[in-house]
Amino acid sequence: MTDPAKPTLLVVDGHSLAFRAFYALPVDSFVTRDGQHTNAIHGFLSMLILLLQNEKPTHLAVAFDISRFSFRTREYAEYKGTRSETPPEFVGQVPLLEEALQAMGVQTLSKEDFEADDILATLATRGAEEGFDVLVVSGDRDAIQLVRPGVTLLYPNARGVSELKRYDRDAVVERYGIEPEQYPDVAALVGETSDNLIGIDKVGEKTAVKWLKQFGSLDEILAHADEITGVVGQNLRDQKDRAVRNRKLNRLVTDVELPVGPLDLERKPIDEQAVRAVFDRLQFKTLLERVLKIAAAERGDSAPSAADAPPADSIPVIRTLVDEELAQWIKKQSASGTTPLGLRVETHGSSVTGFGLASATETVYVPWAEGRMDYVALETWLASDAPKYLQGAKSQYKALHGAGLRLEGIAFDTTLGAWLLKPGLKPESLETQVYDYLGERLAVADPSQLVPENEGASPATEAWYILRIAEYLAGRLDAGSRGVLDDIELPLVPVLATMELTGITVNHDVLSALTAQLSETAATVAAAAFAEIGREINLGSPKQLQEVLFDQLEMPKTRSNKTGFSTDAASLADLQEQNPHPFLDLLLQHRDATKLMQIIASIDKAIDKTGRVHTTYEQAGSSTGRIASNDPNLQNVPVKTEIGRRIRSAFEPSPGFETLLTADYSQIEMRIMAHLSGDAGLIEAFNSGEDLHRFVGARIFSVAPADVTPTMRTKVKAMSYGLAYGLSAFGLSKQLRIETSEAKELMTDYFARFGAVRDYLRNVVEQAKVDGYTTTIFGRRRPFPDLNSSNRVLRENAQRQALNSPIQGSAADILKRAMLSISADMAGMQSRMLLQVHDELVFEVAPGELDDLTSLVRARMGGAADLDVPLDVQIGTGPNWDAAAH
DNA sequence: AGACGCACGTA
DNA sequence: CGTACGTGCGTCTT
Repeated sequence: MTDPAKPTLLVVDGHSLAFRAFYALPVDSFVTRDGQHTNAIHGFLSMLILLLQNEKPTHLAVAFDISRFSFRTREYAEYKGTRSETPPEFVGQVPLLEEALQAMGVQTLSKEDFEADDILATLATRGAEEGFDVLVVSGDRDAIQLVRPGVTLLYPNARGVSELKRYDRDAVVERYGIEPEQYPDVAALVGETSDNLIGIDKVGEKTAVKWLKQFGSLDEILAHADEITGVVGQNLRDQKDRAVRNRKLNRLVTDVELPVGPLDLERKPIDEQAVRAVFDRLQFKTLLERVLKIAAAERGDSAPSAADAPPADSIPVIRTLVDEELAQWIKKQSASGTTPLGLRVETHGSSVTGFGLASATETVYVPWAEGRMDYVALETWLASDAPKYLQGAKSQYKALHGAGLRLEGIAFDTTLGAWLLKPGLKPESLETQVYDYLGERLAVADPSQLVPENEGASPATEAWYILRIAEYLAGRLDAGSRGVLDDIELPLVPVLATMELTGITVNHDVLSALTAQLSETAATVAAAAFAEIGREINLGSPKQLQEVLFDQLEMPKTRSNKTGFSTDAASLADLQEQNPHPFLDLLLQHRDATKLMQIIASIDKAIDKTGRVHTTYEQAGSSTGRIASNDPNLQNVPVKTEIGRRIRSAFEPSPGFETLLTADYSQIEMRIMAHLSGDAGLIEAFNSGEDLHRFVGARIFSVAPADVTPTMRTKVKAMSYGLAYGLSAFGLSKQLRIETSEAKELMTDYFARFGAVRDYLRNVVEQAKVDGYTTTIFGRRRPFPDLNSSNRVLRENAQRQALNSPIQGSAADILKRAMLSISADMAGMQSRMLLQVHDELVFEVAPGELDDLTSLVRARMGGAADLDVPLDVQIGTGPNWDAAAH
């Protein structure tokens, strides 16, 4: 660390760090209500605040580039020429960032014709001369050359700006094997893609370092170029101009004329008024708190305001409790009423080794060993309704289950809470949540080390943080989202956990037989395909397929994608029409067979010793509220083709169970659309008992329901389903392979009869534009920052997502509600709920329970929502999943 | 090894 | 130029 006796000068490359932050943080998640992107500002400030806290610089400056042009581009026009246009979402953030820095009392610097790194180089050099401990923060590798006694480089790692690696001289030597001042020589030889500086061909870091060690410097290497043998030696001699040019360009200027020197950069006090104003405009709540905390500390008034949570350094001292002491502690907590405790289960492998418990003021660690029975108090508390706050409650529930412990009283889950606040984010680790929501660091053990040199945080500390994150999140959830959390998501945790633990029986022999048959088909078809084109290629390689189709067979070009032209099934079907060739059909057959084999393999390898497959449900994985399934994904088991359905026939009731039962909602999304739009025609369609598409078709084509032809029905069906996805006339015409004009006409006719549907869909988007989010029937929100984007693609994507979200999300809510009431009703039964597939549930039925289960499932699914149209539930039973379909 | 794009399975 | 997912492969890049 830095010498406390010396002043510390911190100089930061504003542009490169802000740019890194821009790409490290999701651009969609940081947008103000009026559409201003703030992710780069947020990431940069967050990093800077950490630096202020950790490094306590006495002097500070942030340097910016004025433009992408400098003396270097004048010397070499292609310098940084490979850089693509700066994204517009980034450009607007820089002035705001400078404003925020100003409010924080941070000096910003820039200089015409020079890059920010040159300013850094100048200040670092002078600072070191004047007796400062200098810290240089830059995302540009060229800054390595600045490292020397008194100058340390902080360089962001690949993960963005959240972690800075410290390079002093020893660290540079360790990482690169050379002295810091030799680094530019290495870079000159190797080249720097990001600056569009091409190096010597075939010379990488290894070779460059080897030469430098041998000859000492680039000049000496070039002087002795004749002594270097082989292709690289020749390349060096041929291309030495490149190295010379690169070296000239990557030398940082250390004597830029600046209006200030290091001594002028003394930290100024934070202007709290101004900081509040700027951060308010940027809608940075957490960052504001963190800055104000620093401001308070620097003023020397350490008393936290009453509303503040305890600061990071006041994590209560961890006590390890067992036996009587533990029982007393739990008793004391329970006596204080319904105050929730943070809970963290510690596991090693699959076994439970301890517990962390925390209240706002106390942290407790409880060691646990398998089979110990002296923890009655803890066991009782876990299984009681006493409120517990967890992170990732489902996996904790399962871990406890494995140790023979029951968990009840899940009153908050920070994973679910964070997801309901921002459903677009993937679940975060606890460490990330601590950092993102509290701005603090949680120690994490290095998983790559068998004996970690840095210890992870204690489960007790983790439990305390969980409590604080939960409070943070709870304070930000609106009433609707809180209702979804309390009434749907939290109660669903044990239901899903139990389904995962139960698993579904899969018949390995059925799968093996299928694989054998498919692999034979694949081989035969491949051989025939090779015969057609006169050579053997990898049929799974889109690249090789493109060569065959468009070069060798000279077929017309299909729609293009990033790697050339598409070879997907739709494109191949088009080709078959325009340019029939036996190869095309054989290729499709091969794709079919191999795809099915893959799916079978993923299921088969997941079968456990008891013959069951246990998927894992991702409860916080989708933006709309749906549940996802993985490892293996049991929500995409084939059903549409005959051979695909044979995979479903491998899913059977477990021994001791009578049959499988499937129950699904028919046309639930259309029904929700009818309800939400209040369209009289559509509501009548569902109440009439007539086939939906026939009813709608009759209205649109002005014929009797009996006279709706299959073609008409197909068109109407595609139109109806497309509605909820924001389908365009163009898309509809492509799907139905009809003229755009006909598709347009179909849409016009449709809306002439069902106008309220169109009005509703329009209104959803309009309202979302105003509110910034959409809401499901039950109050689940999804934010849409891009609805007002100036980027058309972004905006139109957001519009379609916005009109779909209440529909898909409400359907998800309804099935989840049904699962909860079904699960509650099944408490006394032996039958088990096994799978959820978005609008379908699969059960295995214990002997004698079929009638009861059927009627209860029908009643609970049918009654899961009170809509203006009935919820139709289809139920089927059979000896396997395929046979149980209807 | 890890990231990315393509292609394709489901609702 | 149709929403929401997960997986496996090929390919290019650490």
